[in-house]
Amino acid sequence: MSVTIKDIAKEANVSYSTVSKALNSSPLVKEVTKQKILRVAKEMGYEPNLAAKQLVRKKTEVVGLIWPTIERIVLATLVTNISKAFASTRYSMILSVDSTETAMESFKKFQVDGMIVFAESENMVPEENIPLVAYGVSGKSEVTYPIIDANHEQAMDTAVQYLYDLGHRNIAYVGLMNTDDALQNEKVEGYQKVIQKMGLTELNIATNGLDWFDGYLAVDDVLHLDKRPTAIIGSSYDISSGILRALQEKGFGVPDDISLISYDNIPQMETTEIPMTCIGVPVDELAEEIVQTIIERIESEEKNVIKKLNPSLTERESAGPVPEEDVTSS
Amino acid sequence: MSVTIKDIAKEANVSYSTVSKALNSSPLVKEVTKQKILRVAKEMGYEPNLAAKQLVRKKTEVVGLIWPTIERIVLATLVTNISKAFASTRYSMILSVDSTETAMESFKKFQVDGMIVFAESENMVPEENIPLVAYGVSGKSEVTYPIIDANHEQAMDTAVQYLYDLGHRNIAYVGLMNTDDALQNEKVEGYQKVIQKMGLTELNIATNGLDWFDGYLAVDDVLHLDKRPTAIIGSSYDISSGILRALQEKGFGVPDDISLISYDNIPQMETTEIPMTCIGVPVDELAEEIVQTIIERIESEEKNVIKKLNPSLTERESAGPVPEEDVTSS
DNA sequence: AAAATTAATAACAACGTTGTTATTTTTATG
DNA sequence: CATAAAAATAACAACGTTGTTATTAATTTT
Repeated sequence: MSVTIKDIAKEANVSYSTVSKALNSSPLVKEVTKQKILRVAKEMGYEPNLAAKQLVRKKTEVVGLIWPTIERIVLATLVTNISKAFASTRYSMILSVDSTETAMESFKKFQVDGMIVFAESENMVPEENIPLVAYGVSGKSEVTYPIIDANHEQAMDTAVQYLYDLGHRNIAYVGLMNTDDALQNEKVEGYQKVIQKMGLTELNIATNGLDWFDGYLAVDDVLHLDKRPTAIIGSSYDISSGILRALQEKGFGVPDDISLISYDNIPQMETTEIPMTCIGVPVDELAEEIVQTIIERIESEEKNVIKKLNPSLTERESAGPVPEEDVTSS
Repeated sequence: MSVTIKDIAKEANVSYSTVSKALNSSPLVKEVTKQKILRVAKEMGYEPNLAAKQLVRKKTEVVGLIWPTIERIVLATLVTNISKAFASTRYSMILSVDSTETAMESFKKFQVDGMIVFAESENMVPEENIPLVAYGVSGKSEVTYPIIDANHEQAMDTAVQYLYDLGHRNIAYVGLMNTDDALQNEKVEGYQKVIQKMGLTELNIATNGLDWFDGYLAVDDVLHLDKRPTAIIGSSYDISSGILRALQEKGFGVPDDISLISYDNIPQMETTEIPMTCIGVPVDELAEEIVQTIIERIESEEKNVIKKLNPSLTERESAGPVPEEDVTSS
């Protein structure tokens, strides 16, 4: 029983096609009648019928986000940010937590205008005719859709350089290694590349997983290293939080004794025990770029670019100059 | 350019209304023509147009799930399970991570048939005319929608009884206390009630939060208790995992020295360091109940019941008989 | 002030379904 | 074997929009 443009038309003494034009701000309708129609529409509590609109326009202005792995906090934050980013566009976003395949199928039914996928799900087959962008690793290059990726190598470069400038020479990396997780690999390799380039020594500490506790445990290994590092790069928010806690418990001041930089640039870094200096593409930028890209892809026949976003370093309190004693001893 | 029922009609030499009926298995169409139509439809790759269907039927067969706080793993698991539960119905589910208000508005635009809300968001105003069910605490009773809740008191009762039967007399509870989180409060109060009823001593250990680390830290307090407990009830998956780790690190065997039962009945309990005995409504049951309820609410004019689900105890390895020395010393 | 031009509005056919009513075909009945 | 009854199919009007074409009203132009 909801109010339709025909109801408005009757009330405002115009034809319903005029109402339609007025509601869409067509230049074909006189300003004064438009205003009247708008007023009546508001008074009657008009809500456009999406299904009808969709039926004739063949557009939904909805994009689907597929997020099959509800787990890591970074992704959760990214999802929230993407959702926020859509708010300022004329598109809406819906979310699915099904497998990529199932989700794509149901999004196709809904006739979404586009899809966003977290490319954790390898070798997925994009739905014919529905624009898609992926966020993730741009490894295998022969893709038919845009990929948004972070420049992990540059991130490591920036982080190490930053620590180097603070006087650090023994810089460890704590994270998952020798896995088939392409993202983690890019991080480690980025770290190793920079360290070599700068003539420093690699201090690789492999964790068992990506959780808080894996970082917490890794600190033991860090402290048993021949060269005790003066700085640590933690490979993710969770890992770094664990590292931070363990360091505190073992009586190391951060950053007075040991500096810590975390990968991932999310707001939560502000509220750890000691606000963490971090490196990575800020989530809000990332989110913005993702929604821009899918919208471009929907509205124009955009090419299939791989966009590498530049990370930035956010200075907080967990990283500082190398302590005096270490300067002399090294 | 997708294929419509009219295309099928032409191909199969019938009228399009017959096609419609055939596709909906109407008894009004002869079996053989129905089969032919179905075959042709399949051959042509027919996909029904949801918008058109929705326009005439005024139903979307979609329910929206509002999940404004992407954080706790239990909720994430619940969401996944709800999504799975919908798979075996004719309804689809879409998810929003916006604020309850925003999400409701956009779901209203999509004309979902129903909504599911996690009642973290207090005093929300349900959308007129759209069925809604909430999962959460049934505290204030004057609601106009069904609430699915777990019987927390009975959960504690079962857990304590189970430990009692194993010989435990000193049973501690570790969790958030004195907060305005109604759910947490129900848990503590449940615990305290049972303990009193059974003539045991309350051993309340308050944590600072609900994270892994809060459980980890709480173990210190547990061990400094006058009466060292032989069993602990952890208030959530994260808390209990932290407790488990801390106990191990401090050299306590689980369950040989100390037994542990965790609140929350999710599959992840199976894969902790030591598979955890846990208490709570199994997530899959919970999910099933939630989707049943919303569907009932959509399809019939159901009353606004508050459903309290019965928890069950899943026996694993973290809880066992009280150790010998404690039996004598108590 | 009539004709030509432009501006404003109205009419109406889509869009792809469903559901109701009208028509045709088949089967049963006397 | 006509005729009534039942079964199967076809026709067509919704549903609430948009966009195109037709009509009317208001301006210019001469």
